[in-house]
Amino acid sequence: MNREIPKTYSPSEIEEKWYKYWLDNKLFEARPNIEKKPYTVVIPPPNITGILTMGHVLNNSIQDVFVRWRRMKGCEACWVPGTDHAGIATQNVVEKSLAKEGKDRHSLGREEFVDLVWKWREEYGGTIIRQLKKLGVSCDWTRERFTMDEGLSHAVREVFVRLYEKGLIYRGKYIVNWCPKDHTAISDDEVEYQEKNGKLYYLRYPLEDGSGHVVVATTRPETMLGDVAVAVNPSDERYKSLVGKNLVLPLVGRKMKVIADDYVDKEFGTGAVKITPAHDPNDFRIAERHDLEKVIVLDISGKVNENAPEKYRGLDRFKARKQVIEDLEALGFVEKIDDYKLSVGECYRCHTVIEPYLSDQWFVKMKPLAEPALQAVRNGRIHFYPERWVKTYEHWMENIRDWCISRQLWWGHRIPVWYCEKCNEYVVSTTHPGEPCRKCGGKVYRQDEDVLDTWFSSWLWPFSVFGWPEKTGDLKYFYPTDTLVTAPDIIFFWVARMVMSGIEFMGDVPFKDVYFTSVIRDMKGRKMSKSLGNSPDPLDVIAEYGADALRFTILYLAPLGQDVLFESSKCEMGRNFANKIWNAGRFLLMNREKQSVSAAPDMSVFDFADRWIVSRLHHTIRDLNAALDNFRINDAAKIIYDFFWHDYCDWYVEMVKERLDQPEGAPGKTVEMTRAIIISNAIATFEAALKMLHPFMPFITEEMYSLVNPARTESIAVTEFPESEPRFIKERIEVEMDLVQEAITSVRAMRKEASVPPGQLVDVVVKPKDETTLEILSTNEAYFRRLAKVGALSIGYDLHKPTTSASAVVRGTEIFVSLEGLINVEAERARLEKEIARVKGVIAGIEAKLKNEQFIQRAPAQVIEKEKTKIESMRLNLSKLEENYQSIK
RNA sequence: GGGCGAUUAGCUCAGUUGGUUUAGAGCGCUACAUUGACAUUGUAGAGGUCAGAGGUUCGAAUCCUCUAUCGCCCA
Repeated sequence: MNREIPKTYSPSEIEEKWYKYWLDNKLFEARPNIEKKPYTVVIPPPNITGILTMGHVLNNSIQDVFVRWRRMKGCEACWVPGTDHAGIATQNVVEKSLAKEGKDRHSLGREEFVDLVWKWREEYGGTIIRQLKKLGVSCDWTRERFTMDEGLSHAVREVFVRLYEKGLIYRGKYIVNWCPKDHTAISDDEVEYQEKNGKLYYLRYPLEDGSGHVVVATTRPETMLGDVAVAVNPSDERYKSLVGKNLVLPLVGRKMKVIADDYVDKEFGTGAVKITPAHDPNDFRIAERHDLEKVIVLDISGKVNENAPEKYRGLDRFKARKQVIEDLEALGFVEKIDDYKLSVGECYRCHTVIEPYLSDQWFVKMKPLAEPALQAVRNGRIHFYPERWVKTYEHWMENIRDWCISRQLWWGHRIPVWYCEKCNEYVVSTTHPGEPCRKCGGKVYRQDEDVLDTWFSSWLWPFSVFGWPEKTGDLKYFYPTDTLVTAPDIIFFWVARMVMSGIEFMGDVPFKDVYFTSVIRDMKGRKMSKSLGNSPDPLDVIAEYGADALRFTILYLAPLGQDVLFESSKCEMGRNFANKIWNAGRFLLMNREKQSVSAAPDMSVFDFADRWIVSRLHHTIRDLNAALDNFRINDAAKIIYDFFWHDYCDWYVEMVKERLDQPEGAPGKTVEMTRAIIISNAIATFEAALKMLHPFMPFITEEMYSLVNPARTESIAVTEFPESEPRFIKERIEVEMDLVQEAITSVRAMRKEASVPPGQLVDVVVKPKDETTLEILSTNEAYFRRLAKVGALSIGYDLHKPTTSASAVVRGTEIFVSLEGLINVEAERARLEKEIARVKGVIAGIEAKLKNEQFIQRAPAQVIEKEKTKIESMRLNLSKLEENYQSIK
């Protein structure tokens, strides 16, 4: 059967087969188990409207590495998946499809619309989850949650009520960031600022008494329709005499006062500021201080409303801007218009320009929640990787502003506040108030029309997924979670708020370590985005290269804290690696098949190569664990890649080939038995390497593991992760192997330099530096001959350089390649000259150091000793090189 | 305006606390090799004054300062 193993690895059927197997066998399901340590991860819930992006691929591959690694290390690993209801985004999607039928949500009514959204969610909301499974992630799908599930909704209501009762939630009329397209308020953090070229308009506001005018500067002249005052700085000499005087607002005719307020910047514009309290947050604050009227002149769509003169009503704010300027100019009220760079706030969802807008909203008082959350990171209960994000976190926490949590949407958690129809008194309660109004005894209530910010449910995710506010066993066992893996752009939206809610409601931090992922960009360094069309579809990439290849490549490319430039062709790296593993396995299986007997691994027939590869293996396990412990995922990927490809395939497998060709068995064993053991030993290391690699490339490792273990009873996913045993790590053997490898490489290089045909054997003479070298090279003679394609090999102190030969010095040992009839004298001379120059350079460098008295005095003795040893061996090399150079002629 | 990060081979990036011979990898490039795991391969090789300037140090890609370019966050 093994002969049927194809030469190239084809991932698609294999991936499907094993994912099904894992789920059927419930390998990823976690339940509280006091025998084991829990390891918990909650997925950053993707939006139900979303499709899988490269960002998700990176993020979830990283989580899967941690989760699979911990599972194999004996933890009860629990990875909770789920999705987020994404208020604005989802409502937008459904409204758009309604619009195609010529309908809108208002014609349907709230209840019907919300039903429709639920239906939409049933049908399309699981897309990203299905896509995620293609990646091979080991989530416990029985625990899949949705932020609008009944349980999670209950948590949301509970939190609202608790915060309200604690005085941390309040309602009020404030300026919020209003999106005229989505018809909702959004939080400060949801506004994105863009630098834009705009204009600064200087407008003349005449004094009522006809004695002149005041010039104000503004970037949004249409808001003048809602002006109620002009403010100047009280210390501004230019305007002192005007304070208290009346102005007449052009176009509108409203009389308004010149007021004095410290907020006004004397340097900006003319030093006089028009005040529009209903449409600017700073003006609002000034209006509060001076008890000014607040005139709202725009409607929820950003069109001028009935509070403005008739002429402008119904005009969109930007059309109104044009019209207002045109009219003011005609009347001579425009002093000048300058070009001006300004930063414009846009809605992070739809990129509509945000309108500061006065409206009734609910807010969370953040300061009291921020304090302990700040401490948790400062005192190390939570670690950030990379650590520098701590600064960003601190800055935000220290300057925290209250959180506007109400949204004028229909899709979301309805605010748990009930108003008495009769007297408008309100009750905050998780359920409909059963009792009559405490103020008027009225019995009819209506619930607040608004819903809560989506993040108001996401911030509870680490405990709401485990059943909070119920005191469940899951919650007790799995909370706090261990590692959060997320993109840095939601550090405020999500990470910071989870820390606050965790401490507030659970009395403990929600996670211990936060891994901030890289940002995936295209090869030009641009962020991947739908509109640029520069984001490869991960499903296409998986179809072309395989999920393992994609996972491995992205993990290999994404260093902690650095952006990653990606294009799908980079996945060739991962694909080639998968193919390499496939073929290494293929080699082992084919050779096992060839043997007439079977045998278990047996250390008694270990030779130098076995001891070396086992040492390298345990070395690698140690390094890999250390890298993962330190959240250095791409280091970990490199470590396993180098071991597998270079140590195992390039050297060890080649040595195994030589041993399988040996005509004699080990002492007391038949040749057949010896060969079977050699293969078994090679397979044992291969298996350990597969286990190490499994968290990165789950599919191919499972497949290979099953092929080398036909009688297997368990998945590699639940085998024990290899332990690094110090007794197997032998530095001495590794150094000795380095010498063998260098000797082989030097012969290969000399052959190449002399253009010896690859298949032709050459005779080699070795003059070892010392007894150890002699022994090492003798022990490994067979390997040396095979891997360097050597015919006659002589090793000894008293040997002479063959008359026509190339030479090299490896750590003081001279190696001569006999090139009778082959040598290119000029090439050999040039090669040696180059090497001599290099070694001379090194010697000169060290000499300079050793001559430097400061160095001798101040450098540690160790370092000096090292340099002395180094120069000694370099001088030895040099003398031999020169001698050989002289003898070329 | 404030903060953070980046700048190392043609390209994309490693380089942990300053001292493994004169800086590594992948891709690309050059040459050679296809009956025995693998051309999604092997072997060998070319290629870098570590953005620039100054400083600290016996010693700097690594620490400090400034400059330049690019990116991100906040105001």
